[in-house]
Amino acid sequence: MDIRGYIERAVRELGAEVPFVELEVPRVAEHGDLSTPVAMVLAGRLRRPPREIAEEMASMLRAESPFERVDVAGPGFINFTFRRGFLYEGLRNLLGDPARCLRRDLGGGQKVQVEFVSANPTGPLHLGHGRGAAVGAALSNLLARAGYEVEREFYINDAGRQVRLLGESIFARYKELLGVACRFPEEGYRGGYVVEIARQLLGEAGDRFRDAGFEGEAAEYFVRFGVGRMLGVMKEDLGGFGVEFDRWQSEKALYDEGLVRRCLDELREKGMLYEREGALWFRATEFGDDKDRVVIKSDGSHTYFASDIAYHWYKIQRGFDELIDVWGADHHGYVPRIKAVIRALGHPEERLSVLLVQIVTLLRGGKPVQMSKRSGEFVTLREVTEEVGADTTKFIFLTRSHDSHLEFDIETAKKESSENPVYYVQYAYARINSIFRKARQQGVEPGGAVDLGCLKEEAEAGLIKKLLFYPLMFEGAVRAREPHRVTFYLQELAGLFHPYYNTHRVLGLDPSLTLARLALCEAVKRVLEEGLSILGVTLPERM
RNA sequence: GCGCCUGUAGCUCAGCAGGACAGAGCAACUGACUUCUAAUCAGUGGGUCGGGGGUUCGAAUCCUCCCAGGCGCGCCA
Repeated sequence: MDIRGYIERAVRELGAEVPFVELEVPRVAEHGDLSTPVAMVLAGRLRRPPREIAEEMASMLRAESPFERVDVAGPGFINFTFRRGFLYEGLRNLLGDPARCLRRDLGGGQKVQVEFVSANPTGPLHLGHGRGAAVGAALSNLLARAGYEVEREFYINDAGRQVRLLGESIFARYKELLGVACRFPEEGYRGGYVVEIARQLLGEAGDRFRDAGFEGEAAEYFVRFGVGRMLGVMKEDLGGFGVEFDRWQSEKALYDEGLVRRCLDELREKGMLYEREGALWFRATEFGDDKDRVVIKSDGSHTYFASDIAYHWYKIQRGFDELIDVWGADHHGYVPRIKAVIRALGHPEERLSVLLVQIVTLLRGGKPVQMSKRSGEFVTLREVTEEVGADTTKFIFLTRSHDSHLEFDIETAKKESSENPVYYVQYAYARINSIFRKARQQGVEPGGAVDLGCLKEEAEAGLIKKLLFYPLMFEGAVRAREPHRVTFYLQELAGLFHPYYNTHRVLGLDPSLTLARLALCEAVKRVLEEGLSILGVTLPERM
């Protein structure tokens, strides 16, 4: 359906132009199936009364085939009511080629990289990482269905102080296991997993580091071993959560392969670095940041920012048209400086967008769960996945806008499991499958020459319209980079299907009616599949 | 002190590029399982959209001030 096209044509015939024809599904049935306020937008531009414009457009649009009625109402809304035949045609198209009907090429093959999670490999993933994972993965899926070529990347902070501290913590535990006295590093990681890694290391390396200090080869070994293990754990946890990446970029590799050096050289040549007080600074203030930033400290070591500059430089070199960084909102202060980098490198800052995912407050039975990474007391993503389930957890994350603070109560998420929204949607899918199983048992073969005209019920028209409006939601979600809109749509669709299921039978009716209803069920199933797969939520054949 | 995010029903949250009478789920209360799965359905009640100004034909949405909560403001990562 291209209702928007008809309206745009009418706008052009008025000799006007509008950046975007807004379409909305009216809340009230009397306002038709679809509505546009475009005449009111045009009123200002054309200096004419909105209702007059609306009337003129309506009379043009009435000639178009999809519409049963085109009415002007209120201050200048144009309300459309579809012909049944238009709905049937749309349903038929949807069944004929679901992917073509449900996906839209909005990206035109542009290359987009979505970087998300990127947690320090110094401890297990916590629930906040899970939110980033759910959002990043869903956004990637969404864009991939919108004609973007998407790469999902995890950036590994395996250089610098934090991983060194991890190695040192493992080192201390290793010595303890060998019964050798060793001071535990002041800011070391005290979680039990560190002891576990030390035990594994002992199994592999034996006691050959018994008398070593934490330096040179020993330090390197402990760090590499620890990072390797932590990465393994994180990959496992993400796998258990149902999130996969296309690529893992090591920060250390950026140094080892000389990318940091080359990038800094380039900035230096452009005059964007300067020395002061023994350190090397980036002129961030010239690109909108409020302070200049150190890239090489006076002790000669690089800041985290140095490799981050190189990382983004490298991303752009790899040919991405757009970069999306999904960050925890606690890093928001970092946005201006990384945007400054993009501009300093000679690119429009829109090339990078940073999606800030707000903090998750973890509750158990209404009480906040204290978390501290240092002490090692925190609830991990793995624990929540096991206790609550990946589908429920993802669905909760994706039922909120990414920038809204989120309270996640483990008890509630579990307790409500039987009435959890995710099951509501999945159950609709399972019920449809059940119908098809039953149909096969009865020897009813779906498909073939179906007379969709048998679908005369209001509930059926409502369902078909909802299906045909999927692209409207989809385009909005892509444009706004908001996967949670998909979640809400799916709940609404399931909310139409369940009552329909309860009041209308599918099987055992007049054969042509049964076939038509099976076709409708098939279409609902396809859309549920499409939507849930964007969210990364599984599709149960039965429940 | 400065900056960013948030404030909508008892609770958790939507509200799509400013549009028509503000929505959903949960919780509460009434009802519906010999019929394709009751993880469902039908119904009832529930709101000064934090507050004040402003822009507009029209504001939960944009601007501004104030209040409340969260998060940031390192030669840490």
